Amino acid sequence: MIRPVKHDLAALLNEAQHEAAATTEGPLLVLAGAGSGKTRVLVHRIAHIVEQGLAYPSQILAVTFTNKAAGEMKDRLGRLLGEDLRRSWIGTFHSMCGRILRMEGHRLGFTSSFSIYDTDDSKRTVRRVMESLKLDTKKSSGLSVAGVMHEIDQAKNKGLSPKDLQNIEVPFFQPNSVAARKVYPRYQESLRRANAMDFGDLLLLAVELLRHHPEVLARFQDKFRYVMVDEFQDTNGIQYELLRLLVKQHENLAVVGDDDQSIYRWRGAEVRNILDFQKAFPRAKVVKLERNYRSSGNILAAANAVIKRNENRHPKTLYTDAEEGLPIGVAMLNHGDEEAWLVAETIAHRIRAGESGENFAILYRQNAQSRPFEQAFRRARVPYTLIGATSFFERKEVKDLLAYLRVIANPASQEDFERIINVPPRQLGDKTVERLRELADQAGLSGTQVLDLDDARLEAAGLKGKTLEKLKQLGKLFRELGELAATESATEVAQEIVSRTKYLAYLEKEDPVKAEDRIHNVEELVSSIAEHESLYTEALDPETGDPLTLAGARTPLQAFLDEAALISTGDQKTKDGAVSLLTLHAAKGLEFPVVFLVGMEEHTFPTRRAVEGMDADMEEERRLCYVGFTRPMRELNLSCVRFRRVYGTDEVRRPSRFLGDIPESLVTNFGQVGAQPERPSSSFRPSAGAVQVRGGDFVELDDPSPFFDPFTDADGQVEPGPPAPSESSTLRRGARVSHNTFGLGVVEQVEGTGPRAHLTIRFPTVGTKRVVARFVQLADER
DNA sequence: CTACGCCAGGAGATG
DNA sequence: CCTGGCGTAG
Repeated sequence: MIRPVKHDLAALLNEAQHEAAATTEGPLLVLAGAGSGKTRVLVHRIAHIVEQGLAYPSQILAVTFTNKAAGEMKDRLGRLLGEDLRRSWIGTFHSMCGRILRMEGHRLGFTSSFSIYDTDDSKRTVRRVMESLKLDTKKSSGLSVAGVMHEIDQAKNKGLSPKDLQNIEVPFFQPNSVAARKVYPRYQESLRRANAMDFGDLLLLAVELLRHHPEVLARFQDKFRYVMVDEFQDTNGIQYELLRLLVKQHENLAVVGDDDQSIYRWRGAEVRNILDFQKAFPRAKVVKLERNYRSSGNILAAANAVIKRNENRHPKTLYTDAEEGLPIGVAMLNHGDEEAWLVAETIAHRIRAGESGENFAILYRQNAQSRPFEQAFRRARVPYTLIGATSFFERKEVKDLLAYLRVIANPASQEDFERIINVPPRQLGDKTVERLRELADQAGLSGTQVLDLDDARLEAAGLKGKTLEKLKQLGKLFRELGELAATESATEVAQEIVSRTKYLAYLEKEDPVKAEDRIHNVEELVSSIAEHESLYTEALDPETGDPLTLAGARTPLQAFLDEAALISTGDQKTKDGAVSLLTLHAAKGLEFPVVFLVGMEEHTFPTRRAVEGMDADMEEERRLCYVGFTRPMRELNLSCVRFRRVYGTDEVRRPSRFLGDIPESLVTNFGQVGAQPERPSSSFRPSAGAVQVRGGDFVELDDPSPFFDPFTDADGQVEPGPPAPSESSTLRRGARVSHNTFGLGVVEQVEGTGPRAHLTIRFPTVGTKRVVARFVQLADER
């Protein structure tokens, strides 16, 4: 095999990085501060191992936090080594476990086409179990489906089986914990019968497999000569257990992480895994990477100032040789809408001045905080992408179609069957579903499989007449689609589903306003299946015909479904030229030239639950703040408001304690709304300091800005755009109107009156939209 | 069986 | 403010 000349580790890495990359044997703990080049170390370490002839790429297991990170690592390594790494074991915990279970899950009674249930599917299964146990899922019993699901999930994160949970003391005053003990075993039975696993099972069952099948364990132990883990601070109990099993013999385990960036305790991550690593592996070598290559000096100083107030941490201080750079920008506004407006206008201005939108990121504590920013960006005509939130694969129309595909791939899946039995509507209601479910329970089958039973058994279960006929039709549909899937491509199957069910017509009928978007999404799904399929076929091993891709899937459809199930917010691409909007959690591992960290208020960030000492932990909030502060390269801007709308009503807010931790000398005002003086010409960093940080507290503005009026510009001028229509009565069906974003259109429907009325308008360019009247004006009036 | 409207509860982050 | 579950009318 031809390989490029070996690369010179020492020349490419700093001293500490080099040490980490060159230490190949035995346990290794790399404490890597934010921006200290840990990905670089991992890539070069693997390349080094391969080049030294210590192992083939296929003998190295590298676990990353997201699929995207895995993909990047494969790309960089592939270039370095000149090899195709699609078959390598670089991936997330979940994809790795999925792959092992696709290969060996038959030993646990699953077929290789088991389904992966998402949170929705899992919750529905829990709901049904709770109903069958006569547990009250509503009312104020303190019991909830989500709560019980969470308890089960946490048990799985700790590696506890249903039996283990029985033997554990559970607080009697926690109804969800008590219920979980009863629900967990039944829930597992349901999943097993559906040939399905939830996210937690992927890990739990992989461990069970390795524990109970020594020959399988030995094979993987032997195969993976070197194991490394990124973001180790966020691993949970079961993940750690899996690693320990795999490396038991050679102990070639290298973990990279930063205890200061541990932000997933709430989903079972154990910081102790990294804090006690040296206890578990006494001969572990420890390397600290403390030199930061990402951020300017001032930003780093602020980040250090915030994190050093935490007690439970490995003491360390990041340093940089970079310049001090810009001071930290701080702004205090009256209202959340005003904050959004200021940020949007600032960015709009800077884009006009030549900066690229993708240099900017808006970071917030909760997804719900994105709304005002979305509106403000639309108004300011700034392109943006929402990262996280409802992803493509969580949309109703996409999930419907996926459910059809999953039923075909795995007819045992009850949840997928119940999702689509009446979508599009085929006069099969709750009663029918219930009867089918009973029958399925008796026969130990799923709903789909029950459809193939002879008529007598169906009729005995009370399914007769027209209903029976419909069911037979549905059974026939599934059968035929299944046959099609055996010979034709996944793309054709998907297209056949859409046409046989008249799905597009159903979307049109169900919600004409949303139909256009939804149809577009369906088309996008089909074409993404097609794209995936061609990649998959391309990636077949030319000699054996074995799949080179994800999860050891045997068919392109399976490979696609796996990828769809295991996609994460971190995998979403940032759009060219668009500002990114994302939560602090989603921002982990990313960097941006300019960051706006918004909502810096007590009860927003830190979250109310931490301030009031409920189930959240202030040290973790602080680490989250540290993660946010260490994202920007050049510029960090913080903002807070006096009033924030929560559930539709305005609440008073005070500045976040984290603002007070920043040394005053590092801070400047980055903008205000009340006396917005000049639409700034070059740089939007007016120094007219109305906001100051003093001794950890805030000085109020001398001249508080007027309460934000969305139609008044900074200097009091009325926006040229959209004054509310003077007479709502003139806004009626057929009226020609103009909308800020969508242009000219014709009103098709009016709901309500006044500026807050909702109008359904058909625009020639973008189709039919439902908008609020105040963003619209009569076209003839101008 | 379906469509629709009311009301309660929610929003903490995720694979 | 939004969403989703539930009850009722047709």
